[in-house]
Amino acid sequence: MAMETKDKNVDEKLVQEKEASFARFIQEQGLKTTRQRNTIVSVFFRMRGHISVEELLAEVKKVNPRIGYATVYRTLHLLVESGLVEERRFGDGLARYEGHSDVEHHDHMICLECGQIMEFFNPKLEALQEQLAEENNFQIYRHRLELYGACKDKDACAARAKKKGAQG
Amino acid sequence: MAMETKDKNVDEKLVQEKEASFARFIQEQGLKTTRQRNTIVSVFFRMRGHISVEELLAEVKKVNPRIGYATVYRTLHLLVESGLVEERRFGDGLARYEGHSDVEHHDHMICLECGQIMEFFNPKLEALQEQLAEENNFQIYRHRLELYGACKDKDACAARAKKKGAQG
DNA sequence: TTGAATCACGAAAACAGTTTTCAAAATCGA
DNA sequence: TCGATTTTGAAAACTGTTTTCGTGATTCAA
Repeated sequence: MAMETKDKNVDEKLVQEKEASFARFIQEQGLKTTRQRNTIVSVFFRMRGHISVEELLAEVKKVNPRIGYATVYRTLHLLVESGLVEERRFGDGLARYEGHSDVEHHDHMICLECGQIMEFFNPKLEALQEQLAEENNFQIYRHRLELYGACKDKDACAARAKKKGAQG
Repeated sequence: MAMETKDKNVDEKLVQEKEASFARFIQEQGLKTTRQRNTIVSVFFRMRGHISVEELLAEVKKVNPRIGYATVYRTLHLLVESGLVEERRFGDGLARYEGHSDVEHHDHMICLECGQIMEFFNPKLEALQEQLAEENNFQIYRHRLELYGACKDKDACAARAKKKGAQG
């Protein structure tokens, strides 16, 4: 069970590995290394959580204000193709991107009050899904499970909601 | 486990109950009964499966060609508000609408080859989710589980894929 | 290094799905 | 039936994303 914690810093060594891995991907594909791609990738991997294009662009612009939407979108697609990043959609109309966590696969609980997204993983759940697929003569490539609801810790939740409202 | 079967006819009695239920909803909300809404709702409840706006509009136009997108969208929102219909998104960018099945809640298996959508429900799965939420101090309002993969019956799957391709 | 071929960039336009606008038409209670 | 209010349909607007196109960067062979 991997919870997102706001005070956890990114693992610098891991980030650098990912950057190297992406650089390798770019080479393998016969694409070119550019300052913009490096900036975007570097910024992305140092952010935590489930990042929208707008959030990423805002951070990227702090480093290089001339980088625009198009390049961010294009680079995110490359990141997804490289397998280092996954695209998710939680039904609010925007794509969110997530660098692979330490955990290979995980599901999500989304609080509708404060917007917090918690990650979780449970082997029993996975096994049960496999079993159900089997019964239906179906082979699972991937799945997604999202629990929408609310934090039971109302104080912490309200505080997050307030903070979020103030920012955005 | 409720499989969608293409030859199953809609239950006329059930459809009429739903139409009546929607009419009641419209009244309660102080809205007006219109020919267009009746047409759209009537057509919708007589279709099966997971219906896109475009599919619905095409059917609606056979009855009344003057009805346009806007009214279909608006009526679908009303149907969702009334609780008679659920909106779903499977990640291909379009909303799909589903009249409540006999089963209160169900999950989906989506074949990426032929596009078939199978519905399923499993109480153990539901219970396990509740348990995990509990452990995380989280209260579930609703959830969604989608298994993406492929039919193991390759012949039937290929036939469906071909048919789908031919239609457009 | 230099040059040529290729690729990537950024701004803006295009695009797809959905929502809103607005003037005309329909509904419904008095 | 009248009149206030809602709904309609066509078109415009909107949102998130993708593509276009002219310019600029990167790569690699010479």
